[in-house]
Amino acid sequence: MAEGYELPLLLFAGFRTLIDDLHAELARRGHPDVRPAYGFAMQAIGVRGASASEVGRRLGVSKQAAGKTVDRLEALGYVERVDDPADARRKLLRLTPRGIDSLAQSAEIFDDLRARWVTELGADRVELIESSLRTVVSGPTFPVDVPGWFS
Amino acid sequence: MAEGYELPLLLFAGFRTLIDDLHAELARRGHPDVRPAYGFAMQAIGVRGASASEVGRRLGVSKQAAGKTVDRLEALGYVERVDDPADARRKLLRLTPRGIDSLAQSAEIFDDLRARWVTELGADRVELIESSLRTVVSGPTFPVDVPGWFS
DNA sequence: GTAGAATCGACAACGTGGTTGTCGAAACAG
DNA sequence: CTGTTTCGACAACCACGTTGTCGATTCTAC
Repeated sequence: MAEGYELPLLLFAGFRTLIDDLHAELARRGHPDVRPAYGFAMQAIGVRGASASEVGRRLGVSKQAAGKTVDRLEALGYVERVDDPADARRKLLRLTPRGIDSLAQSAEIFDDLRARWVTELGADRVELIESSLRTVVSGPTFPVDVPGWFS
Repeated sequence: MAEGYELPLLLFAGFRTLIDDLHAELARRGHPDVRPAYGFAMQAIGVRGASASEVGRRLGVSKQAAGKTVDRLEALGYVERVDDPADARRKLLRLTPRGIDSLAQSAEIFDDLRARWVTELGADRVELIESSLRTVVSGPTFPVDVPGWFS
């Protein structure tokens, strides 16, 4: 009988291994200063762009927190703010080519990392982990709101 | 072919579900103000006690950060500081009965949560997840240093 | 035994990632 | 046209981490 406390630790260790490996590889490919939180924020902006308030809603944080993260993203050259012609209150956030590239690289690296797990564990096991977790996590709730979770 | 980016999200969702459920149940059992980080810190102190510097080392954070967390734990009545008779520089950290209770409750709840997964997925699937993750996470590195990871 | 090095905990300053509250400007709804 | 909502900016604050410094104590080596 396994100890119950191991399960969350193993899940976290798996998550963390993937994220750490992602950022190590991302750094190697020219994106050394992308932090985990930035990836989620850029994902929330998306290739079509969004406003800071929208980003906050998608990430499950306040618009102020989203704005601060966007400040850093902007300073790093991953995101640019442009005036929204249709609404003078809004600033439209758009990914720069560099931002789009980091997202594309991330997707590629995640595929590679999953392939590595398939090599180590077998495709059936990896698929079984995925389907099991899909079953057990409550509904269609995807953790887009990863940042800010440790309250 | 599954998308690679889903795997970390699913692992995190599983981890988060367990931790959220733990704290909801912990709150119901008289520990409403235990935060995820506190559980790790109390685990690092252990029933035998430790110094702040030791806690920092075990958690992979600076002694200053450990000291701050201990301040909050002390204010909440989970930990007490006593002078170490053998070393006048040190303050020995010891779990109060309340602290020990929260740890015992946590272990119990984690067992219950794992049992729930066994009901939903079957014992073989849960064990397969555990053994697979043990294989794929690098070596015996257990994520004791969960807090402070999002740098 | 005593001089020098290492360690302990406290304190201060700072960075990052959150929060709430307020505010003026712009948009929307009646 | 007026009131309400929304947008983004700003300020103050909290949680949790970081370095650096410092006095006090202990350990080590001569």
